[in-house]
Amino acid sequence: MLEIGRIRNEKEAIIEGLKKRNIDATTTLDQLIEKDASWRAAKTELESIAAELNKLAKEIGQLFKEGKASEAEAAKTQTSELKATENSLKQDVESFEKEITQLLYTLPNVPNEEVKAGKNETDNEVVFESNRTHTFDFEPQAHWDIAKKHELIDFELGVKVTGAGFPFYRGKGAKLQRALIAFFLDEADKAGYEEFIPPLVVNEASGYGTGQLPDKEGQMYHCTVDDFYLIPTAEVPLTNIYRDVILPNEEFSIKLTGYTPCFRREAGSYGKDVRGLNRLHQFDKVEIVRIEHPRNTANALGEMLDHVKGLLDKLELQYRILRLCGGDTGFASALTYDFEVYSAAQEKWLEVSSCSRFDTFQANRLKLRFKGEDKKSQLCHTLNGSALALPRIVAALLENHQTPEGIRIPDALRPYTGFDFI
RNA sequence: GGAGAGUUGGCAGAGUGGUCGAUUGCGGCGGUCUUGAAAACCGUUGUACCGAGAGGUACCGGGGGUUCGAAUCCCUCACUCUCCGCCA
Repeated sequence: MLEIGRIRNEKEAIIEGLKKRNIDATTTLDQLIEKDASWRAAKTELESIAAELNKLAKEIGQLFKEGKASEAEAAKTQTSELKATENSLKQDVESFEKEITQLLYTLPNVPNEEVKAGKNETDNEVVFESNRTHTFDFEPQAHWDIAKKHELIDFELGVKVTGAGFPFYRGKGAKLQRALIAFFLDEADKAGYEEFIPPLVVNEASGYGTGQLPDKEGQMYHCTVDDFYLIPTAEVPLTNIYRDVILPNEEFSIKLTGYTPCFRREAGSYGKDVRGLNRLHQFDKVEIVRIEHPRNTANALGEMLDHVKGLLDKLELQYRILRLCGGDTGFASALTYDFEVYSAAQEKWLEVSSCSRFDTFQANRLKLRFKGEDKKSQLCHTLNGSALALPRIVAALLENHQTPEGIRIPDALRPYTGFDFI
C-alpha cells in the first residue's frame, strides 16, 4: 500500500511511474488528495470538540466533588449538543478513512526507475544469460514422460486422492525432492539466512500484511471453519513475523529462509502450459526473505540474484535473468527479476524464481518500521525471492540432464540424493 | 469438547467510575561518583495521528454499549493459561 503522505508530496512522480504499468492514476490520486484534505479538516474539528467535551467532563466531576450538584446538572445539558456534533463528525472521519483505504488498495507499487514501460511478458528484458547450453544427439523427452517411465511422479494417483495439480512423488522422485530442499536450505544457510519452519496456515491479518488480502483472496485456499488461509508461499508467514514491529535502531539486515509447501488455487489456466509440473496447486519451495534499511535495498537485491545464480550454476542448468517490464511486475513489487531455465524438451523457458524488492509497499501494511537516528520511526524495506521453487527445477533437471543411460544427477546434488543416476 | 482463570507500557505487576497515559520494580538511556567497571544515588524512558506552533486527540486484547466522565460497569468476539476429556 502506498503511503498517503507520499501521494500528497509526489503526485506527479507517482503518476509518471505508474504509466509504466499502463495505469493512469491521475483521477485516483486527485480523489485521494481531496479526500485526505477533507479527512484532515474533519479530524481537526472532531478533536477540538473532543477536547472541549473532555474539559467539561472534568469540570462536572469537580462540581460534584464540591457538592454543587445543581450546577453540575446544568453543565451536563451543555454537553448534549456537543456530543451530537461529535457523533456526526466521527462518522464523517470514519467514512473518509474507509474511502481512502479503499482507493489506496487499488494502487499498485510505483516501479523502480530501472523498470521499463511495457505491456506484458513479451516486453521483459533479458539482462543475463548463463553460458551453458544443453544439446542432445537424440530426441529429448518431456519431464512428464520421463517421470512416468522412471515412476518418479504419479499425477493420476494425485487426481484420485485429491485432484488435479496435487501429484504424488515416489521412489527416487520423492528422494530428489527431499535432496533439493536440503540443498537449497544448506545454501541459504551458508549465505547467512536463518532457517524457519513456519506454520502452513495463516490468519486473516497475515493475509492483509503481505497483500494477498483483500484482492487476491481467490488465490488462497480458505479454511472457513477457522478462518485460516493455506499459504501460497513462505513469504506470508516469514514476512509477517515482522508485522507490527519497530526495530530499535538503524543497524539491521534481517535474512530469513524457509522451506514450505505452497498452495495455490490458481484458477483459469489450462492446456500445455499446465502440463506435468509446470503448474500445480501444491508445490514445494524454499523462500528467502530480507528486511533491510532503505539504503541497503539495492545491494540486497543484487546479493539475492547472485545467490540464485549460484544455485542454478551448481545444478548445471542453462538459465537467463529477466527484468520485468512495468506491465508484468507484480502488484506489490517495485522491481522484479525472474529466473528462467531452459527446457530442451518443451523448447521453452520455465520460470523458476522471482526476486523482488517491495520497498515500503509491504512494510506500510505490515507496520514494519525502524527507529532512525532522529528517534523517528521510518518504514523498512522488504524483499523476497524463491531459492528455489522445486517443480520446474525438477522438470528442468529431468529434461536437461537426460542421457541414454538415464538422468544424471549434478555433482552438487549427489551428496543429498545418494545416487548419481536415475 | 467440558469447567475455571486471565489479557494493562520492553518485561514483571498495581490499579473496580473523575486529578490515570496510567503506582511500583526490573530493563534501557543520560548523569554524579570511579583510573575503568560494578554498586549506590539523581534524572529520563510507549505508539500513532491532527496542528505552522502552542497544544490537542486516540490507544490498558478487538468491537460495541451505559455515563457528563470508563483501564475500571455491561454485551460480544478473539486469544492465553490451568484442570478434565480426546488424540499424534
